[in-house]
Amino acid sequence: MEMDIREILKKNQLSVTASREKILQLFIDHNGALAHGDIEKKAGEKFDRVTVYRTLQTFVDKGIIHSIPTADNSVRYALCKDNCEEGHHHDQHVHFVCNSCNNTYCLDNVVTPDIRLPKGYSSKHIEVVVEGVCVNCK
Amino acid sequence: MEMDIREILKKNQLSVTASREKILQLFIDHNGALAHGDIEKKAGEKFDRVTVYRTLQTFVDKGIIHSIPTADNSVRYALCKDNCEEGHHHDQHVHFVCNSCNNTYCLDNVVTPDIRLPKGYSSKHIEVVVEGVCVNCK
DNA sequence: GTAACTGCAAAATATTTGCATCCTT
DNA sequence: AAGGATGCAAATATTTTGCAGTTAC
Repeated sequence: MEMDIREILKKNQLSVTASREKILQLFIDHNGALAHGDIEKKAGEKFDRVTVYRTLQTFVDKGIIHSIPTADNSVRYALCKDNCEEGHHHDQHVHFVCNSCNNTYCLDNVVTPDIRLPKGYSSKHIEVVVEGVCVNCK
Repeated sequence: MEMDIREILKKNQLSVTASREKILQLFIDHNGALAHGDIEKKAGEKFDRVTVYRTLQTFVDKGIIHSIPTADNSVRYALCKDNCEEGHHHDQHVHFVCNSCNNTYCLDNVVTPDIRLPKGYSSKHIEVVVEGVCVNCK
């Protein structure tokens, strides 16, 4: 899998560094979304907090990960699968937050529905976050 | 309108104070969502920052306002119209963020769609945020 | 070798808590 | 009068910035 990670970084014109490899690995290993704090912990106290901030920002800029809106104001990030596979940004899937295990998942197979807006409004992007109980907690 | 504001506060078993009246008035006057910082500014430097935090928290607890999830990690709040009118919490409307004027609106007439989830997932609440250009900016 | 990345320190910003005082009921 | 709300100070937490040293290419 290490090959893939380097590939992803190179494809996005990023130099391959230890922190980027490890943080990206965390996202690939973890089937769900990660908050900044999760990464600091999971990485085993290895990275400077600033490096994590900057790496996440870089990944978002390049479209490797995307941020997920949450009502409680915690920012979480998840892999952009489409991007990783095809190199351009699509993010038309539903996000799911489990009230039991508190994980956030990207439901890549659930496409965001069309929304009929009032006259005069035009839509560029639709974000859907479903809250409930996930398959592992039911 | 002042009567209404006092009514809302009393209905929620909150004592009527100057800051609560003014902050609630801001929400009623402003047809959109407000962030903590907006309130500090709009109120004309009148309230202690801590009071604003506590007032917002109180209003959320009572269901007078609700927080709106945003991807950029800014917390915004808007009136819960259903609550104000009927005293119980419904929040099944779509939120709209304008990329031009940067306002956030509650589209009270646009109901959140049903989402077909994968087997094993159950839904308790659905949040939809549409991003685009609003009727005032088109 | 050069440009880019990291880590430390520190600044700037945001949020929470304790407590004495003041206001609402 | 009593309980709750406010405002100030200060403690925490979060995020950003500058810069010198290090690493990738």
